[in-house]
Amino acid sequence: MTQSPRTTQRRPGVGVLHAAACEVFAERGFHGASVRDIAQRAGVSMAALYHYYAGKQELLEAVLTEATETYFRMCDEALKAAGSDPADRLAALVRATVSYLVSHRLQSSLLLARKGIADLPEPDREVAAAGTRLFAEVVEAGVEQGVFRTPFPDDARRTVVAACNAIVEWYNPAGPVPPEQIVERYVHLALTAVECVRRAPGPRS
Amino acid sequence: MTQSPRTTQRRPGVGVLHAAACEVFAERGFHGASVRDIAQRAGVSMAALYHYYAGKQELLEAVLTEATETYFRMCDEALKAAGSDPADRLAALVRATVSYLVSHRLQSSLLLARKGIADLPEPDREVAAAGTRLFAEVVEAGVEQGVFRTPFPDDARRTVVAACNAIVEWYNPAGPVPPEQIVERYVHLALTAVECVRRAPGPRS
Amino acid sequence: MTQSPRTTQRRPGVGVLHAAACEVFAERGFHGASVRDIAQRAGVSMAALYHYYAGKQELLEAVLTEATETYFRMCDEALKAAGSDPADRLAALVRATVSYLVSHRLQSSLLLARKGIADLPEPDREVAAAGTRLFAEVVEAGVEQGVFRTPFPDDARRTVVAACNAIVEWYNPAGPVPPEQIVERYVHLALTAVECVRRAPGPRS
Amino acid sequence: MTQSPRTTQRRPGVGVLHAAACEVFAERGFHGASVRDIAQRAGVSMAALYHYYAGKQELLEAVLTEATETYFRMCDEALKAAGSDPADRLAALVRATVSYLVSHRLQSSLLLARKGIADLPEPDREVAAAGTRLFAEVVEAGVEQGVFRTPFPDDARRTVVAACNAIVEWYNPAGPVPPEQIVERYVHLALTAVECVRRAPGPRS
DNA sequence: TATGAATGAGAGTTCATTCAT
DNA sequence: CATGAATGAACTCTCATTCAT
Repeated sequence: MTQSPRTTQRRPGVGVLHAAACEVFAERGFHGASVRDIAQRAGVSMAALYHYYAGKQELLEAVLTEATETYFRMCDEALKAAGSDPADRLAALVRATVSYLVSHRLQSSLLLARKGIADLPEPDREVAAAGTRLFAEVVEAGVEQGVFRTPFPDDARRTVVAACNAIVEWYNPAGPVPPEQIVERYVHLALTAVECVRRAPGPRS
Repeated sequence: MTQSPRTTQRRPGVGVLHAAACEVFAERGFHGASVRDIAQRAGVSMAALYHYYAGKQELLEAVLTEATETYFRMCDEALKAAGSDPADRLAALVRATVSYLVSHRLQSSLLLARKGIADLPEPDREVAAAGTRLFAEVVEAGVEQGVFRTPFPDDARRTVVAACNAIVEWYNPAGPVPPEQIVERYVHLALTAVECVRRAPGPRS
Repeated sequence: MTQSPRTTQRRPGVGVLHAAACEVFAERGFHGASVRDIAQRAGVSMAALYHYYAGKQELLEAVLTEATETYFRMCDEALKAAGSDPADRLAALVRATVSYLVSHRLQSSLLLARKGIADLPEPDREVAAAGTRLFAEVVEAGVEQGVFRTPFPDDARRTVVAACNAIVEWYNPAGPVPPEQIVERYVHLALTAVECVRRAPGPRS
Repeated sequence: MTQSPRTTQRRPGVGVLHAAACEVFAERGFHGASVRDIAQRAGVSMAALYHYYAGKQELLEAVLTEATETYFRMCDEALKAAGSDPADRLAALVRATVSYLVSHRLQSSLLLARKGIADLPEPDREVAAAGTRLFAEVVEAGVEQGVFRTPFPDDARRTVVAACNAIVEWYNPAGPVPPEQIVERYVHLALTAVECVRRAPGPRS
């Protein structure tokens, strides 16, 4: 559904499998998901699955990698579009994160459940670290420039990230609040959390 | 390790099993944990395990129930000790939550990973709802009394809870920051998030 | 059927499994034999098999180890009973070998097919070397004492061993020649092969 | 590598496949060898393999047939070149057999492991019988003419054949003994085994 | 021709669970 | 009470094979 076009081209079945794996892993977790389930959901035989992926683990890694890349691409683009003002940059990151969460809910669950779901050896830590750094740099810049006044930059950053991530647990696309509004709310909350001096702009004001 | 004394009385094996289950479930997740692992870790035979618990599911439920009860007891006591001021009450809840997290790390992981880990049908929702309500009542009271100025009480509440919960992912008891300091930081962050008018008392300032 | 009594005591099922494994491995080879077949032949479930043996490989190793031990025990006893005369000693080894072959036909096939049947790592080479040494010492002693006149002691030894081993390919217990006669025939052939100076005693003369 | 030219003509892939099958079957046995392995080793796709051979079984049969034909051709030629003297004829057979073994080691392993490797129903027995008859006729002729004095012609013949066949298990082309010397040694051993009256001509003495 | 995709059957192994002792 | 033995179902994964292109 959302895998990068590169991986889909010329390999019919791989797209379906990727999407199915995403769903089933998100629903039942790595150990709870059976390869049978995934193949069935994709509408192919198990042997076909093994034609494309070396195993369950690789399937998970593929899904995770794709999700990670997409998320970081969104963050990078958002940061590029933002200016140099820390508040703007933090807002950009929050917007990217929340947008990703509401538009890629399965991948988000997966990404956030990564820890402990399987043994994703090295790259996992790097990725988590990269995600941390993205926010950390912005927050630190804001603190240095005196525009973020929080006495606890690290914990404020963790709060912002945790708040965004938690959205995946309650967000309902059929719910009353449209995504854009959620985005702006969390921008507000983020700027509040870091104690931004220019009062967090009320949503869309 | 931390099971309620009631369940330990008269049943020598049950305490060990409870603790072992807690560890293994936390380490590997419900589906990733095998009953063999748990029995082995507890140092008893699998048949002995089945003597005390009807099955894997029940073992999980026991651990979760105990964890839930302990947590809510701590919250209740904290609220009882707090006065009627919403800021105090919110601070009390945050203190209880953070205290629980740092002192019951395995149970916390379990509690927070509940979702999707297994099919805990009814009581789970009630419990989550109860946790939500605990914070929600306090936040709503604060907003009604004008002491919390956040324009988004629900999301502010979610932010506070998410921030506390996230502690379990990074907290290291061997780390430099003592638990009491963490508690006070998160009290500050919580009051900031709800935009408490009486500025959040800076820690020890 | 022929596993050492030690391994059978107190572990019902292990004996049946050992025998079944022996049969099936001998009939179909390691890769051709399925664990299902072995369990079925033993009349137990596959899970029961895995209760006693860690896997297919271990099952094979158990059978092979037992067979090896039995064979070497027979050789040792035969050598002990024989005097110091090289011809007697060679005859003793041949008797032991042929006796083993006709009385443990399945194990013999297994032992002789060892090579390449699976990846029996270290001990296999030692065992083969031990078997070689057993015969080699006797033949070399005979040559040194001038009682074996073969100009090619190594190849003569190989001939003797190969001739004995080949019995397993044609021996039919229901056939006309009784085992004792076969034994004496191969003693004769062995002494002939090493060119024993005291003409090989005609069978039982 | 050594397939008959007939099968190679016009079919570029078949030679490579034949050789690859030979190698892989020899290395891992019939059941242990996978069609994938063979195709890969041959550097062709599996579908290409199935274009030339109906299946795994047929692949094995082709390899075995070719090996058998080559061996029997060598035996026939050797016998034709030999005179009518049983000792000469036996020597010729041994020379042919040993020559084949050292120059076609993979095929030899395959041929000698035939038994139990797969279900080669009819032709297999005929072939084994033919091999037996080849030696048996020569030995019987020698016994009838009084030039072979062994009291056990059948077992002596089996000894000779077994001794030759065993060479494949220890022969190392990089070893110190050149093939021609091995050949002569085994001629000596064979004539010794059948108790040839004209003493086996010591090698080059 | 020659290939990648696809498959059903079966491989070895582990699972949660039960039961006779 | 507690254990070792045993099981059926399910697991991940590989197999030999076919077929549309």
